[in-house]
Amino acid sequence: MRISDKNRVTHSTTECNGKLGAVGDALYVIGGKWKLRVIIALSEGNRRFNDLQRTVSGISARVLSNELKELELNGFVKRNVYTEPAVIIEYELTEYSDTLDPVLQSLINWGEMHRAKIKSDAKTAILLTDQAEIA
Amino acid sequence: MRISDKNRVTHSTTECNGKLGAVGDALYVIGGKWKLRVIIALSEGNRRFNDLQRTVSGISARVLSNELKELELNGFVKRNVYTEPAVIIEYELTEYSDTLDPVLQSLINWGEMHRAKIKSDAKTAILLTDQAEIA
DNA sequence: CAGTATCCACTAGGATACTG
DNA sequence: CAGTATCCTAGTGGATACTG
Repeated sequence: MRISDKNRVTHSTTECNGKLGAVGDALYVIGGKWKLRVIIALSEGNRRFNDLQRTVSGISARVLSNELKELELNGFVKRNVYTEPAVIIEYELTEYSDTLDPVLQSLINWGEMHRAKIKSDAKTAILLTDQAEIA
Repeated sequence: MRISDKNRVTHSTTECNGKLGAVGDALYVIGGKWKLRVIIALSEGNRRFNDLQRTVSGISARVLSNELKELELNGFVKRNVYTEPAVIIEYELTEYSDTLDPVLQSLINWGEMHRAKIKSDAKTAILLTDQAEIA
């Protein structure tokens, strides 16, 4: 079953004709905890399995394996097996994955901005704790 | 616990100083199945609880309730209670949520593009089935 | 209308161990 | 190195019913 006729029923107004359907389609393939992180790791030059696992910290081998397969299925990643000097397996991003650049970039920008904002926010418990330590 | 010192340990190279950390921070607050959809629904003018539930098709009252609370906690949504003509509860996006616009827009654009690509892809089983019907 | 309460099913994903 | 196999738990979130 593909995504196509999934959003065609029961919606009253603004649903199908637009944004909600589009983000639904997007999240369907790049949503979840790891997909974008793996893509970023690949874009930073990590191509071997264990490299990736080290770079995307916290991901288990099982999960990384699954993610790579899904990313391959969806056309973002290509798996290459070289045998020439020795057997080497490398993953690389496809050109199609480049279409995600605006998404990635805006997400990265926003994440940095948000982190900065959180840190400079004076209202959380952190400052209270600090003052308690001072006292 | 806030996001701050979550990404400070065990990473070797490109992790902390950049993109992976940033998307991590971003996904931490806007990741998941519903957050962005609820924000979009709100941006389209749906402000009452049941409106939202109807617009974001598939979401249950319980989940919508939780999502709204989290969005409020993270500063994206404000909950207003009016009592003047009658008791009316409305949700509205904050200005901070506007900072998500680039993310939303790129995601929407990509989703539309991706859907179009999937539909025009000749290689899936769909066309085979169609041909079987023709034969 | 705007939720809350309960119960329950599913599954993403962590831990650990193992293999070619 | 590049995974696979198993097992198992925590959390997401659907269904349904109920409340002020």
